Amino acid sequence: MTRQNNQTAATPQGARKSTGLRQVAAIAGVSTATVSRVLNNPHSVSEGLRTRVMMVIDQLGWVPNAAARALSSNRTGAVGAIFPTLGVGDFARAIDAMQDALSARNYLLLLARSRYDADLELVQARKLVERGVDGLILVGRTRSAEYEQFLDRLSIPYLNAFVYDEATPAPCVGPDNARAMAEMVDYLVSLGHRRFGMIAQTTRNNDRAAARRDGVRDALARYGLAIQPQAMAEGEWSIAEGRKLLRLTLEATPRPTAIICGNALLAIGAVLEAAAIGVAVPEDLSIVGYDDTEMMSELPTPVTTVRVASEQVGQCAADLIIDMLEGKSPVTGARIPSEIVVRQTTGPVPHK
Amino acid sequence: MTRQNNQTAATPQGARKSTGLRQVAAIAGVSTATVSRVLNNPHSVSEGLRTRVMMVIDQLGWVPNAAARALSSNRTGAVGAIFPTLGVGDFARAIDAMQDALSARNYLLLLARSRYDADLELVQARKLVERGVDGLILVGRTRSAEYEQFLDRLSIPYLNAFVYDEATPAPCVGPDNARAMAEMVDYLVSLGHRRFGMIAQTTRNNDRAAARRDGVRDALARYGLAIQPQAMAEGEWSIAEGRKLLRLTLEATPRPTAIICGNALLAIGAVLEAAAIGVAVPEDLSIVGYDDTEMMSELPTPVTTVRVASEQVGQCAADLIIDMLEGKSPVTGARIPSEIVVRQTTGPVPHK
DNA sequence: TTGTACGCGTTATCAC
DNA sequence: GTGATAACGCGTACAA
Repeated sequence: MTRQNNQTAATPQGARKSTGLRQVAAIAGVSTATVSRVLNNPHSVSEGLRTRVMMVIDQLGWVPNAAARALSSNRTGAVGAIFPTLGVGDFARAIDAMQDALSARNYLLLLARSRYDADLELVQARKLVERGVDGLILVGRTRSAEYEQFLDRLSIPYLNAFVYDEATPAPCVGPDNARAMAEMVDYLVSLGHRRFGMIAQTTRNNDRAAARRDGVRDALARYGLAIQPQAMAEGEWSIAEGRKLLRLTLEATPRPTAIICGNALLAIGAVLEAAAIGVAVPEDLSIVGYDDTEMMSELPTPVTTVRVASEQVGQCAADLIIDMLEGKSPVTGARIPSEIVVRQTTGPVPHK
Repeated sequence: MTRQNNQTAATPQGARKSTGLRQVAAIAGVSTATVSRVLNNPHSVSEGLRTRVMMVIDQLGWVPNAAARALSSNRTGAVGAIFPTLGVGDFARAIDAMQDALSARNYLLLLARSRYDADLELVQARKLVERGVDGLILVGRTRSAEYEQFLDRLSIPYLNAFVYDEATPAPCVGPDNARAMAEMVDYLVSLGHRRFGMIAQTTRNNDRAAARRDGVRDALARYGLAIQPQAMAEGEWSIAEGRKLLRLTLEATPRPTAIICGNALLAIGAVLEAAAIGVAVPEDLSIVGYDDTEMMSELPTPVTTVRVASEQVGQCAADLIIDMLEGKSPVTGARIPSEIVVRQTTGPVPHK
């Protein structure tokens, strides 16, 4: 950058330089310390000076320099978050809520995306830390040893969102994925279903998906039931995938009478495909999803699904991380409630 | 923060402090300047020193402090972007692409959201600038005088995404919304349609929506056609809204034979509602949308729509802003192509 | 090619 | 309550 080596160089105005708190102080006739206090701890400054300084500040349109502030205070006022993907229903809603909550408490959100790739996630975490985020919001709770170690050595707090478990080193904020699915199983069993199929989201690098799958398995086991291998499919999150996997699971013999889907897009695909191939829902087949996006209630046959208050996940995560940052009382995680929304894709098991 | 006023204080190791480039330099037996150069301009350092320094760096696991770097170099390596909303199809895809492109060139994306609120957008812009972003990616090109003035005084570059116009102060990267809609009108007219309805996205604080609406109007005018007031509806971006507004436009007499929707969700709602109320598509009514999300092709009746390469918008915007930052050749905007994807919601005008 | 030394714009400590 | 002033950790003219 351009340097100003001659301190006594005569600037047109005779003054010294343009930018900064220093100039505000000069014009207001106070010290730089006072200007700083007016911004960061207004009550420690007498009202007279405070208003005087404030006037100069917005007369000059001065904006404090975040980098200098960060360097000096060793805090950036930024929180990092790493999501597998940004554009998917529940995450998108959570991100919105997170941003609002952070913004309300004067923090900035730095958003990164891992694409469900464990290595990339570590890279992103490093980048965020390098940028000086004060805290980190992560999704899920299982990670590689290297990643775990990185987090351990970190001097900043972090939390796990979208999962809930009390026994993790860092607090969790999210629904109990397994329990939500177990409740869904209870409901379906109460309708008389005994033969189940599942279209799960790929469980690789995704402990929420794994928890949902295991939740289904364990709940079924409690009834002495199990999903036969051919009726168990895994796929990505797309409608097309849901269609394909529905056909697959329906090939199992005997055919399942209920299909449980691991996310909204898979469920939408399954429901659309059932209609397309002439399988009557819910008369011949019940289908349920996970996550309640607008589409779930607007499809020709509205879909029974698990509703998680994602906005609440986002907001709680934001508030919690700030509490940790600001050293609030013993911070503990939060289990975000989920509920089953019964619509028209579920019904009693077919007779024959 | 904790200060270290006694420079000669004997640390256990006899050395001075923990953090930093300084320590790397000491251990590697070089000057701080050399360490800095190894990072920022490797070729100006002899290979021997370079490797030696590199070894020390990753042996210590040292990570340069972004704030200090920013303060000293007056650049942060961060680009800000303000989107109306993050979770909607085309924006979500563009954001993903933007992040990848920026990341590839070692920049970070700071994302903000304006909720289609002009005041909030200015607030967010200020925040981003305060954070020291090197450049700004904005959506659309029309803004308040105050906002305009703010941008003028800014010493960092910015661009307008998702619109295209050659005559703006800052470059544009996006589709020609009006032209895309005009092409759609041409297509529908060629099918024989003469009575049109439109379900537009609210045009308040949204010049893309306005351009699409005007594009339709102007194109129709060239055929001597116009949309009657009762067949012209405006709404938010939701499926429910699309359903409601379809019913509204169909009440116009004589009833339109083709409905043009301003975005994907509105189109999905319109198509679903038509099916729900027993209006045959495309036999009795043609419906088209804008933006090609997965749902558009997966609905029971796949929807004819305008496809814009949003990923390309994101990527070009990212590359362009970096070019501006790094002072590349006379930077100019880019018109991103759009195309009409004909599916099954459009057909010849009904006879009667 | 390499080293020295200063300054980037704040915050925070200390004395008043 | 207010003012001096020393860091914060790095980049970079300039000298060597």
